[in-house]
Amino acid sequence: MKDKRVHILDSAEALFAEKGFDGTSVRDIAGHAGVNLAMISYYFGSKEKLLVALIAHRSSYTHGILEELNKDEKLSPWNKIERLIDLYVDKIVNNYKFHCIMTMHLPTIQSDDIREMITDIKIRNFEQIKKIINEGQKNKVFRKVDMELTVGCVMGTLTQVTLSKSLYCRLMHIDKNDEEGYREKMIPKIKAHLKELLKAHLDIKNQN
Amino acid sequence: MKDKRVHILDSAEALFAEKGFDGTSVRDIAGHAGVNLAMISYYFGSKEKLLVALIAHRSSYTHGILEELNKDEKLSPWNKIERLIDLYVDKIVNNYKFHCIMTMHLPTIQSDDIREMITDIKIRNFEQIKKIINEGQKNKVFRKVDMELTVGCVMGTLTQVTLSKSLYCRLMHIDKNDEEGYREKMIPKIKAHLKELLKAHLDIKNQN
DNA sequence: GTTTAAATCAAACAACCGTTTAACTGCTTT
DNA sequence: AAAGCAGTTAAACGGTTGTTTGATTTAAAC
Repeated sequence: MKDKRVHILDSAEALFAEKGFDGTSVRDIAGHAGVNLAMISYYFGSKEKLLVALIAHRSSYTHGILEELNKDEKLSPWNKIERLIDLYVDKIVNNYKFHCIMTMHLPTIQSDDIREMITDIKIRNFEQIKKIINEGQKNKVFRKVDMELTVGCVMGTLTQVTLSKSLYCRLMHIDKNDEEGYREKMIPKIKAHLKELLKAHLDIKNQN
Repeated sequence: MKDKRVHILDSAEALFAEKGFDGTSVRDIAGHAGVNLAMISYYFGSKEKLLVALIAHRSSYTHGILEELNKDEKLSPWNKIERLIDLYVDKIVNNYKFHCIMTMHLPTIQSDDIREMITDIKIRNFEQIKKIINEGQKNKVFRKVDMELTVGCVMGTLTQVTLSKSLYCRLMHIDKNDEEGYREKMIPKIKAHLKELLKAHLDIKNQN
């Protein structure tokens, strides 16, 4: 069975997101995935390499989406911002467990390799968004803003909702255990909010 | 010596922020604080109770600041927003290690007591900010916005910068090991950005 | 100077950690 | 039928974990 690897990765993702990397034992993962303890070393080599495999596995999905968006010459900067938010919110809310791991572990993780890997992924995404805003500024439709913090604000809002899922479910009266309902209600809310926010923030007409 | 307790708390804070709760051993903390291993159990009872003591210790500082701000009747909603951002950014950037622990551990921590404690603190802060925005809306100077996500955006931006300190230092060309320089450059940047952002986002004249 | 209690310490505790071992399965290839 | 091999297993490995013990020091109270 080839999908036993995937099964282990899914279990690891759920447990890392819930209890953290150090808070999750290999025995936890094996038990959750219903495989023998030794299989994890057998398939992945070590717990740390399992995390690397998980990051590679999940990152490969979205790789290239942003690049495509940026190459589309027909879209105006405003359209690109809208598309960008749609893509990003979908991606992160649908994979919030993975996003949780990624943001929790950049400061925590000891391995230089993994930290660099995560940083590289974040910077790559960052550069793509920067391009869109730069284009809008060149076309005189976006005003001058603090680039790093504008991106940080979008990312941060998503991270905030993701990392404190149960808190935001409580605040917004969503059942946190109803995955389907969470996505249905949360995704359009966040999309609408971020679009409004950036529309007001970036519009050259709102120059202070 | 009474301040040996404080010394342990400081060491625990630094190590928890850097390596996470589960990634830090009691021996690490004892070594860093220069005290005997057994002193931690002696003073705090257990590692988990040490974390609770740390949260209580640091939370007591800022408790009440928001309440005072809200009671000040002379300030307009816009002034309150500005004051709020000043207070918040100072508080969080100056205590970024603690903020790091607080955000990292809400999803991770297993103990129901601690999770409830953190959630309560967050919700209390949340309610205070909500009050300010509500007042501005009643006075017809703020437009209607998604309350939860507007607050989440402010918190999230700060969390983003805090949790990915080294990434944002790299992006903004700040030496991440120079604490003084980090604060001097980062604090005004974040304050200015958040004020601009909220000004555009909340202003009733920018109704879409 | 004796008493009493708090503070400190090295050592030991059992439990758990990530990883490895070596035996054993089922299945394909010769 | 024998050989080979990936998949699977229970058991064991050495090391680390959080916590406790019991002896020893310190310092204040009488």
